[in-house]
Amino acid sequence: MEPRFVTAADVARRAGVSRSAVSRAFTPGASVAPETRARVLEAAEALGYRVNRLARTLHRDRSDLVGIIGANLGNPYISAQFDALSAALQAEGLQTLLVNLRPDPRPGAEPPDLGRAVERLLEYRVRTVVLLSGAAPDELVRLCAANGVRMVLINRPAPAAGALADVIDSDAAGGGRLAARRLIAAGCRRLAVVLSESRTSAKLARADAFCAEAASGGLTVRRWTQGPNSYETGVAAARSLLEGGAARIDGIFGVTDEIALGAMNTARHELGLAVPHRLSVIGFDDAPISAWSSHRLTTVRQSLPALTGATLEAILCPADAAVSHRAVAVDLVERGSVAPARGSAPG
Amino acid sequence: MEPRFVTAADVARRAGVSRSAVSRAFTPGASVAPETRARVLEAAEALGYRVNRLARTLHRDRSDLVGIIGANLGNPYISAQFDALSAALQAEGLQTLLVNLRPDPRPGAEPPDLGRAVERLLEYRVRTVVLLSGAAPDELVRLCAANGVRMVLINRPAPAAGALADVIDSDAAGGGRLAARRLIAAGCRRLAVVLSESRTSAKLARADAFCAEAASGGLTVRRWTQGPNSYETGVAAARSLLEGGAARIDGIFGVTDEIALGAMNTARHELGLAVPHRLSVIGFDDAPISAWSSHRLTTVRQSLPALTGATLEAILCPADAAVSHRAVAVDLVERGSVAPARGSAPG
DNA sequence: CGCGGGATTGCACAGCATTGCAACCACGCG
DNA sequence: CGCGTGGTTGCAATGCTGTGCAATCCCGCG
Repeated sequence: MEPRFVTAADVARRAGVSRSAVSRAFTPGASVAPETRARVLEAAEALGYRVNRLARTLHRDRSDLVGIIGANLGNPYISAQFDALSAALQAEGLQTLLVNLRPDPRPGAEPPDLGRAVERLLEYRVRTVVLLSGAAPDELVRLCAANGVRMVLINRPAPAAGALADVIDSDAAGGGRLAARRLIAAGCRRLAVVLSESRTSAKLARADAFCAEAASGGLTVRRWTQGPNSYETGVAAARSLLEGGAARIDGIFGVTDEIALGAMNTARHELGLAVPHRLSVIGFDDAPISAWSSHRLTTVRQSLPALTGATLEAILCPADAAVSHRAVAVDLVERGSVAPARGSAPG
Repeated sequence: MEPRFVTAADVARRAGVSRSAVSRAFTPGASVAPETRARVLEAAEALGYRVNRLARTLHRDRSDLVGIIGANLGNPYISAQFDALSAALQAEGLQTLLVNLRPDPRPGAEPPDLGRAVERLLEYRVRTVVLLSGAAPDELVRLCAANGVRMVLINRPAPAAGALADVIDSDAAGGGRLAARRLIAAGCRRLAVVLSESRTSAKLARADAFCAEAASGGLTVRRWTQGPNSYETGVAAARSLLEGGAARIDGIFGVTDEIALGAMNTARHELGLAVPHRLSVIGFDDAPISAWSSHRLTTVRQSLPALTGATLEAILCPADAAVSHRAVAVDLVERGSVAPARGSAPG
């Protein structure tokens, strides 16, 4: 009546062998007579048996599960990153267990709790925790380490307990500098940087480096910090920075393509400012949609294949290997949202 | 030396009770003295114990795992849908196990195999399989049913073994008709519909209904079918349909916002055609980016909350409940990519 | 024909938690 | 004071698979 999963014992009974034989038939390299294995596989096929990975994990010291903690899965870059990463994991025979840290939009709802998310993943005995969003407090890093679970931080600030987590970073400071230099070369004199209130991430470093580089060029930067990490933040920033035109901002750096696109679109379509002639905009990420002909956003690229490759390396390395810090280079991809450089070519 | 997960036995030893007591302390409603429970919880806290869900699942007839099979996770609508769904599952105490069916871009790589994906999820004893991409062949539906796993099909054609899977459908035919009527009302006479080669999905139904409605209005539709389900397909379609202008196509229906955006952007920015004056474009989905001021795409909306809600209902319903077919209504959201309706208001 | 050795196989236990059952405790009532 | 009762708790079995160890089988060689 009620269908149940077929177990190894069922197969053993049907094939007329012991349960161990069934187990061995499914374990590559185990000692089984070819004829026995064939009989077992045939019985398994007939019954529709497949190994219960959950039970198997009880034995092995590491599971096949990789926990990924993310928010902003709708963000165009993050979703591409998540897509690439989960596909790569799968090709390696690992499985993606997702924890979504997306805030509950209902009023009065509790904010998502990273600690609980990690706990949850530990309950499933994941072999690795990958953090795509949020900052990793020391205690959580330690918690994972204490359970023998590697933690991989992507574009997250390295925790004080640094020796306990793998870190993968694209060059935030370099990217911020690249953006500043490019805007200055375009002749922009009144710069602004737009970021969200999430104070915990690499995005701060991007903004800081941008400001520092501008300062070394004799310019001060208007810093606009507000709201969540989203398109709407860029929209709001553009309205507030550009409306009325009093400040005459002529160059904006969005610490994320999504933010930069919000700002650029609002300037262009809502406020009627010509981009790049009146206003130059530059982003960070190089999300797929930034290349669309509706945007043509000049941006600092973090190469997705490079980022994914580095992440995969960190995940696959043996459990006892020392943690590592992998840096991913960034470069500027020129499209149409920044005015042409004047005068001498940048060094 | 090597950190291991703490087990219930460790906690029992420390708290001076039996392993059963530990288990009961973590089971709501079990019979334990408050004082014993407190002692157990304290020991667990000190040791960093947490229940091993994998082992727990051996007992229960259903696990907490929901398998989601998807491709195109970079698609702006799918990613939003996946984001919403995984967040909703989590709020219900369920966990998302992802299988990514994204095709391996390397030449000579095997195409992703849905059958293997389902097998994989069964190995993890998921309680439900949700299909966001691909079509469900009868045998797979039957396979899941035989293992007592519910299958939920989202915008997938109902399999012949229909009584064995939950189906959630937004009204593809209605949406296709809406699109056709709107373009006709705008005065478009030379219509085209753009879709990908994936022949298996609700997208065919959208296109078919569009063509049928146009035919009943006395118009024939140029049908452009090629490539995968992506932005680039829309780009290629626009080039091929519009370049030279011989065909003078003046209305395009993209079966997906992503496709419609590719077509619209290419027409507007690459071919220099005014949208909506020279060409009207209409999409299907209402992805978040379609509302951006850089696009303002008129589109057939499948309400994401409605779709997510229906999916969640299907997933949460008791295991022995009959399968159901849930329809999600669609409506037209007017933005700026279709010329104003002429003459009489549509009935 | 007897024996050594390699290949195969089954037994039993490990791994982790849940749960039916029975033993146990204390307490209250007759 | 004895017994019934309700609440606790431990034992042992269950759920499913992996694996060390020993038993077994068969073959070949002396």
